[in-house]
Amino acid sequence: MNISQAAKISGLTIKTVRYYDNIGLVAAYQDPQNQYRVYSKDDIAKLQFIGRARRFGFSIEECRELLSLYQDKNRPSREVKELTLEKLSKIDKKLEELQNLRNQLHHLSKNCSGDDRPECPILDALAKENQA
Amino acid sequence: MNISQAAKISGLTIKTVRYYDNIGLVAAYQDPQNQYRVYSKDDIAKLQFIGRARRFGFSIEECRELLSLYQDKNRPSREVKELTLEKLSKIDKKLEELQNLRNQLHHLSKNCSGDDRPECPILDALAKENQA
DNA sequence: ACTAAACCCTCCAGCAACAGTAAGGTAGTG
DNA sequence: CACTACCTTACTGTTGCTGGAGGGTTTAGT
Repeated sequence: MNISQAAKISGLTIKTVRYYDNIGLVAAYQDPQNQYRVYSKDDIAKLQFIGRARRFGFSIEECRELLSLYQDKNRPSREVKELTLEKLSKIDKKLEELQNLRNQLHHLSKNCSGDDRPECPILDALAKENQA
Repeated sequence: MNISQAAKISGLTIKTVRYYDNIGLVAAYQDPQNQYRVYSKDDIAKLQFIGRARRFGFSIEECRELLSLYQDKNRPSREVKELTLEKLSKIDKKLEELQNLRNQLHHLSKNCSGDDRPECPILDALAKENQA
């Protein structure tokens, strides 16, 4: 299978697939005739796997780790769960931050008239401390 | 005031302050004697302003815009509010995404025994479609 | 057989927003 | 005069790609 089909099926872009080959995440076979990348069904499965993991917020290096666990049929599920829980706690932290941010910005925008007048509590808050 | 004091007061790192100078966000005066950057009180205020705006999730370019509005005493508050609302909706979108992600990952991790056995619903979900 | 479109390839540059490091100049103190 | 603690520029690295230039290959159509 050539790269465009591999990309289409896996839901990634050609650039991304090529990139994954370059960094050794999913190494493609090279046709010695024309240097074209050739992808097997197994490769496609890996690409799809990575696509999903990326959508779950795993980094490339985490994907590499997950992939090796995925391919090791005797791995303990503990390792995968640990990685997932770690990721989960990071997401929770990010969620909290964003929620705070949202509330503050929301509060500011509510108090801003948003008309032609120059008075603006948003800028005032940015200009002075302890006023968000 | 030299750069280390400016950094300390504004709560930024020296590197960051120097970077803001380089990209013309907060241009420092250069002492012709020794090429050291010199910061005025006004510059410090700008740095603090930017620090807060960054913490609110505004990008550098948005900060540049906010800064120019901040310095224009006749600007209409409408522009600032628009920028803020735009940022707010982006945050909301990000929040929703993250929330979904969190729920799915949480669900997966709950169903994973996390012990020495190789069975792992997390990897299974990554391996197959429509199973998150 | 020829041509044009539609593939494929390898570099190289660039995005955000800095952090790290090297190699060096400068200021103040003992 | 040495030592420390500053400061400088300049280059590289980070993350995960994306875009483009410049070129080879394959395929479809005439």
